[in-house]
Amino acid sequence: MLDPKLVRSEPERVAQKLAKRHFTLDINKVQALEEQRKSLQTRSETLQSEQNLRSKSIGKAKQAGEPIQPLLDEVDNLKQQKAQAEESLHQLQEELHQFLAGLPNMPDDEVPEGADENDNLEVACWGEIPRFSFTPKDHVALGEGLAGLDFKKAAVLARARFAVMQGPVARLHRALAQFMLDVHTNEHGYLETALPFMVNSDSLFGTGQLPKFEEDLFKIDGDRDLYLIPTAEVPATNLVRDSILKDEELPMRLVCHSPCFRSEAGSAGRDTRGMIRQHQFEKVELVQVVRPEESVAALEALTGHAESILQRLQLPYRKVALCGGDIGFAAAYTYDLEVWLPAQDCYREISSCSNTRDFQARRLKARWKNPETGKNELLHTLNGSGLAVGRTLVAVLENYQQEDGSVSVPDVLQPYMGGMTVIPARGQHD
RNA sequence: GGAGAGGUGUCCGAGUGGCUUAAGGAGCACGCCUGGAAAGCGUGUAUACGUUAAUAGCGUAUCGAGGGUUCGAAUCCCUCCCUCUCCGCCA
Repeated sequence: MLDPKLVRSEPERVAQKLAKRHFTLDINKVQALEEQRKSLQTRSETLQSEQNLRSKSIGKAKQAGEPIQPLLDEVDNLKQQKAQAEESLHQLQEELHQFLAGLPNMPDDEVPEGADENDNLEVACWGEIPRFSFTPKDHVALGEGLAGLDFKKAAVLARARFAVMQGPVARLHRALAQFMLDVHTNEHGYLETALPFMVNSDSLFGTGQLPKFEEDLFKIDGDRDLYLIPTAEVPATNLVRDSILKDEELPMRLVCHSPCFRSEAGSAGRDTRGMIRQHQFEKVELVQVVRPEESVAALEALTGHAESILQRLQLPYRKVALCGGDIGFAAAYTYDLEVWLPAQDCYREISSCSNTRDFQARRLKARWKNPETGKNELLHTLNGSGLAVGRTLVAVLENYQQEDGSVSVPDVLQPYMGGMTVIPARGQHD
């Protein structure tokens, strides 16, 4: 959420910032709502104050044995007026809250201008794009050849956009997650954290999925107010909801391996083949909670941590800064990491690393006691994939494939595969 | 799922309708005292919102959450959440 005071006092400036992401702030609406809010709030608080004074004098009059009926009549009159004012006020506050809750974060000044993903700015490129002496297969064909990926069975068990993994491919998938967790905990200073895979609507509001993006989520049936998590960012970031952290608890760095569930409501027809876009996938998520002045540097570090996984796996990738039109709802600045997929002959997103500044923290009421000011101040939160495990599996299969349909195991994963160096194709025997 | 006990400020803890403006204590901060410290004494010590030039005043709200009764609710009523104990079930 944006700072209501800023939206109120400098709507033009906010509108200008939001224009970068092609969001139009209705300035007239802001001002109209604010004007009404102010007068209704003042009126209703004044009436309340009057009533409180009367009620106190009733207590005193009673003890002094004086008549209280005149006071009772006055209060009765005040209460009626107050009830009206309060009802209008509550309605208006609700409207104002909905309006503010629907405003996206302001992009940083450094965010590139642009309308969509085509305008994203490439800031780095790493690794050699592999040249194959044969036509590379895609991961679906490879997975079938390895007897390790079955999308038809998954559709029978559930529906489209699910996968069944078996044998060495399933183990490779597990190895990837283990490897990522080990690197982030042992070398990058993250605390391994296991979290609920279902969360309530307060949590989803805190990170910004609600109220605007409910159709992207799987909701648990019944009146329990639970949703399957779309990313571990939600439970992880909500660990600091409604809390005031001590200076020495910062910065907080968490790494969380979890399944992620997305309804992909708006993506019918996109990436229907294979496991690029699934209803369920696993991800190793990095979350940082930091002092405000640290967040810009923290995003560079966090993105570097994600990049380090790609580098150790020797997977070619590029790093892009998302443009204003492509940046997510809660983000002030985002780097996407895109891995090279030979069969698609292009780079595909495998990680998205964002600094949300105080946007989530304000929704979460996540604060720290700033020792310099002695005040409770909003924190900054960041998150990034380190990495999406399913897509990393796809990238390994496609980039490490050999002409006979087997797939060699990246060096760093071999210890996690019991020393296996090659996953043989179906029917092959060493 | 059943029965019972609870949830008060940074912490402990009092408080069953109005001198509660949440007692008292601990902790913390500052001051006095001291050669220095401790003890002692004194003062202060929540958050959010509004108003405001203001981190000054003033107002409103907050005793797990939300409703209700009442002129007035930490206190009475209802619903829900959470914690603890016992029982049942289960991995």
